[in-house]
Amino acid sequence: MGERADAARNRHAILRATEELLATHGAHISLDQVAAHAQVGKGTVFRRFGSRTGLMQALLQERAVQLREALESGPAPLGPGAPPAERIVAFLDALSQLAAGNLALLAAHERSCATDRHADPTYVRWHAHLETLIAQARPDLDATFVAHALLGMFDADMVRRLTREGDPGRFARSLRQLVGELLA
Amino acid sequence: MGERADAARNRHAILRATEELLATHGAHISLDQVAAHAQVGKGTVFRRFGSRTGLMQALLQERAVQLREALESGPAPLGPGAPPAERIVAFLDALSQLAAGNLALLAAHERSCATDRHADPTYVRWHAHLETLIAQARPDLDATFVAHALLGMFDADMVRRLTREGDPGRFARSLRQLVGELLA
DNA sequence: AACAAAACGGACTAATAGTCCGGTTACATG
DNA sequence: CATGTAACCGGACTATTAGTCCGTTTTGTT
Repeated sequence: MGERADAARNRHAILRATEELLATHGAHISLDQVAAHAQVGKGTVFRRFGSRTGLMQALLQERAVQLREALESGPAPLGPGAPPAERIVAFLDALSQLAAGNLALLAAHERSCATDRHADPTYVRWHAHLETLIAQARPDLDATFVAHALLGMFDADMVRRLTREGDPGRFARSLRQLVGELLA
Repeated sequence: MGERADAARNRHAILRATEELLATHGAHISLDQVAAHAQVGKGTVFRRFGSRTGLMQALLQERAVQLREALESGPAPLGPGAPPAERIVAFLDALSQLAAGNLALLAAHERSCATDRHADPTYVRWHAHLETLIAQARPDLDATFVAHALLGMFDADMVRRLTREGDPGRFARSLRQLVGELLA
């Protein structure tokens, strides 16, 4: 037997409440607020998600499900089949879009995962994906390193700064240009 | 008149105490600990540095003074005179060295400046330096963006991960290789 | 219906950044 | 040297918030 009905209901309510609070109040929300807004006791939040970090990771994973499926079995160039260089560009474009649409979540996630964000399952998956493709496209580079460098750009502050005002496409464009230099 | 004698003495004691605690306890130190170890009241810490962030920024600035002077008026290629590409490499090498020798401080600094680390005076100076050189070496790139990307690699966790065990030179080497690709 | 396992809520604890103010000290001045 | 005052000092106090605990309630099975 999986999760009890009330448990599933509350898990959903908590994720929803977190989303709404992030949208209305930005990244600085407390778990008391989340619990109150979800009409749930604080203990329930921790029982379901373990910690603030767990909650944010769960929310990020939820938002990244579609991208994950697209990478694993979707159409090229995001999915398998295209040359590595094209897949890298497609992946980073998709990530740029995801990031731009989830700035508050991204910031909250960073705040929570401050300590070893490299352990976050979503980060790990993204990094592994990039690393593999980079190793294929440019076996002479330090793929692990370069993958970290590229993912490092998806810092919430960075994206916000380079995105806001006047030029929403700058971030994705500059990132693509940078990748172009690396793979040239 | 500048700072009163006792004020100066305490400022120094606090910086010293912070250094020592970072060295012995890692990045997770509280300001109560700092005050106690400096044999000073907590209020004094805040009066002198304004906040935890202020303290960490002051400490980082102190450690970065030599590098700063070298950049502004030292011998080439770190100082003025060499071609931009060489200066970039020299600067990043110096930064790698500084980072490797101050991992705990770097981590504590990141933790404190979580919100808008782009406002930190040391970060701003380093970014401006890089940005200028990149714009000279490769006017076709988005210098602001690339400068952020390069500085983003000096994340404490990242440096630690790529530095520890077996290959202390990997970080600097991989970074140099990456820069080589960008400026080629 | 009865029972056990799972879940619930919210009061409680712990850690810690930052504030406040009554008492103290350095130093400029005469 | 004596003195007035502005700057400084300590550490108790407040506020915030992540995470724990346990008596009570719900769920789902037999």
